[in-house]
Amino acid sequence: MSEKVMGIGMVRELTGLTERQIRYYEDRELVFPARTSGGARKFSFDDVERLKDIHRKLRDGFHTFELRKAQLAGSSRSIET
Amino acid sequence: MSEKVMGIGMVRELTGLTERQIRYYEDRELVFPARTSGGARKFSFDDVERLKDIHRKLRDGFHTFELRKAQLAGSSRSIET
DNA sequence: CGTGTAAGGAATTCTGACACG
DNA sequence: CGTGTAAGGAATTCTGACACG
Repeated sequence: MSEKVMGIGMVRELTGLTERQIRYYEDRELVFPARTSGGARKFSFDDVERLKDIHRKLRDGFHTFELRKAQLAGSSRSIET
Repeated sequence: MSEKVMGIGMVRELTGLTERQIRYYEDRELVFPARTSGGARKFSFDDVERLKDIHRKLRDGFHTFELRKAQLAGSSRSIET
C-alpha cells in the first residue's frame, strides 16, 4: 500500500479533504507524495490513511508542528509507511 | 487491490504498455476502468495485472476476441477481480 | 487485427498570492 | 495557524480518424 500511484483528485475523494488541505499538510512535511515528471503529486493508500489521521488530530486540537515532532519521535502510532 | 484509483499515465508506467494499447484493450472489453466526472479512466492494481496478462497472451498468439471468450468462460485463470 | 500518430479540446493539477483571524 | 479563493500556466487525458497490413 505504499506505492505512490494516485493523483490529488482521487485523494480528495478518498479522504474528504480539500486539495488545499492536502497540499498544506505536505508543505508542513507531514506527508511526502512522489511527483510525476510534470510535477503532479502522487500518493499511496498509506498516504491516504495518514492524511485522514492528520486531519483527525488537527480537529482534536493538535498543531501541524506538533504532529511533525510526534512523527520524528516515532510516537503517536497509527498508520506507518 | 480492486479500487480504481490510478490514471492511465501511472498504468502506462506500471505495465510498460502504451496508452493506445490500454485503451484498445478496454475497447475490446478486456478491462473495465472506472471514469472520473471529467471522463478520465481510473484503474486498479488488479487491472494493472490483468493488462500485463492480456499483453502476454497477445504476444503468445491469442486474439482479443479469444481472450474475451476465455474471460466469459471463466477459464484461463490468472488474476481475477 | 493491433498499434502508431497528429489534432483539437476539455479536465486536472501546479504555484504564488491575498485574505481572515 | 489552517484554509478559502481567483489567476494563469503547464501537463494530462480524451475522442475520432487516417495509416499499415
